Amino acid sequence: MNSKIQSNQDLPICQSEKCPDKNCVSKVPIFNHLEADQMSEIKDLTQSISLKKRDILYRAGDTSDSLYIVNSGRLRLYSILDSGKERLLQILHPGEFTGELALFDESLHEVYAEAMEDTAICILKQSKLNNLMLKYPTIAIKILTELANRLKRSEAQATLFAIAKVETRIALYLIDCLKDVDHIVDEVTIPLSKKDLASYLGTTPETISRKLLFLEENNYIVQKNGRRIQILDRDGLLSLES
Amino acid sequence: MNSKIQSNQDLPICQSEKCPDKNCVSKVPIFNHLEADQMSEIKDLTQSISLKKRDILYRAGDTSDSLYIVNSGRLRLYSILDSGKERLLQILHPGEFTGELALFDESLHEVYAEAMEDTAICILKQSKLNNLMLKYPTIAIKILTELANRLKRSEAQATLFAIAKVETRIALYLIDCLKDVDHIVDEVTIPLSKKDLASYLGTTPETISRKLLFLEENNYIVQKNGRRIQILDRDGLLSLES
DNA sequence: CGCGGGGTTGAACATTCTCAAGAACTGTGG
DNA sequence: CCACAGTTCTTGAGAATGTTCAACCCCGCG
Repeated sequence: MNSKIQSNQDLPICQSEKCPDKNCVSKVPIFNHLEADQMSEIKDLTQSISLKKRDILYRAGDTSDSLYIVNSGRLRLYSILDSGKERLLQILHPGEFTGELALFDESLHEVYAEAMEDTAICILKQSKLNNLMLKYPTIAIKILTELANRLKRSEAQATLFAIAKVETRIALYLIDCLKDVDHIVDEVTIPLSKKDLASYLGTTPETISRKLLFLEENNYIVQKNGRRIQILDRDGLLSLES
Repeated sequence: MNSKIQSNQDLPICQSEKCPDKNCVSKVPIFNHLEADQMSEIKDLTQSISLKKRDILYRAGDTSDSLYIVNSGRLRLYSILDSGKERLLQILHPGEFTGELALFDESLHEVYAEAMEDTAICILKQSKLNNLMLKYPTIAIKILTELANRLKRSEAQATLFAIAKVETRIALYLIDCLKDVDHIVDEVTIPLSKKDLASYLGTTPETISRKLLFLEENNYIVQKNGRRIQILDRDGLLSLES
């Protein structure tokens, strides 16, 4: 289960002076409001790393001095408790970033970041980012916005875990997935394995199975093959008691 | 229980043009690195509000355009689920601030802020803060640091709720309290009622009682009167299974 | 003195986890 | 294209954990 902790080889770094994909930076919401010349200034500050599937970008306890931007592929963020239990925190897609915590805080990662597939990462060193923020304060404000969003999500999630039962967590998760999709569509495709979903929602795969069955039997949803789920009664899902 | 939702009177605002306590702003970590003249510039931008015990500063769903800094008193932040269950998120003490989420995000509060006793608040309008951050980017970076810290805490807490049992949550909470105190001391005073503590830890007062008893019977702690708890076996608490 | 809130304790109940077994699926190499 | 190995997923049954509700205690306060 926690074989990931064991693997202890150093980062398989494949570093070049500049980010090979010149468009990487411009895809990132933090920067995409900038002028073209500012953008290319930033591009010149980035480096890159290539990760193979299962490679670990950083571990809890690692020191950090960089912001990591996903260029292509997917990055899985998770934490591990002393007990050995693991919890999935987030999956980063192209354009999303991580490392912000260690950047502004005590420079120690508290989570693990692992490539789910072959993944390209753009790196921006803390010192360079700091200079950027001092020079272009709008960047800092953009990052603030993003952090504020994540904080909101995280607090809502903590509250959900603290109070709501698994049924409700799943229901709200499904509705959250719906939001991403077009509002007219009533079908979502869960982007995670049940195992990962369980880890994300703080429960077990067995319980996920059972609760989805429960939701189906009560005509809230229909399970289709390929992780697709049709939402029959959105309002019903929202108002599950407790 | 949720009488707070019912009370619907408007904010009992007692507003003056400037913050009456000139030292209010300087106590806040976000600003305390600034020069004296910058500080007084900020002081001139703030307004103030006085809250009586049980007054509500803002509710979930309220629009927001201000940063609120606690000057004196205590402010209780909590959220309420559709089911009516309430969860204590944080208690703000003098010098701490809230409103940052609504500031940078979609300007809608998602939590409730209620005065636990007579409380004085300094207010900084979003537009003014924005100008400040553009003028003095270090302020934005300070706020970033603070948000990054809160995000870390929140994620750790969400993980705890997702995976750990109540025993463990209480144990870690106690140890967290210890950190605030001098390291040589082994006694903490819980700053919350058991009811609030239960709400904070996502459980019930009954369970808190029972678990504290369990911890005492197993010689991890000793309960004294007045919410004081002596920690006998810090390492033991840290390594409670599951 | 009586009232009310917080805190404790007990017992029944609900929810979820664990463990185990089997089914369904995936990818790999022949 | 098939067989096999390794997963993931489902289902069942028992056990663990925590909640609920009700009774009671204690204490401060009008």
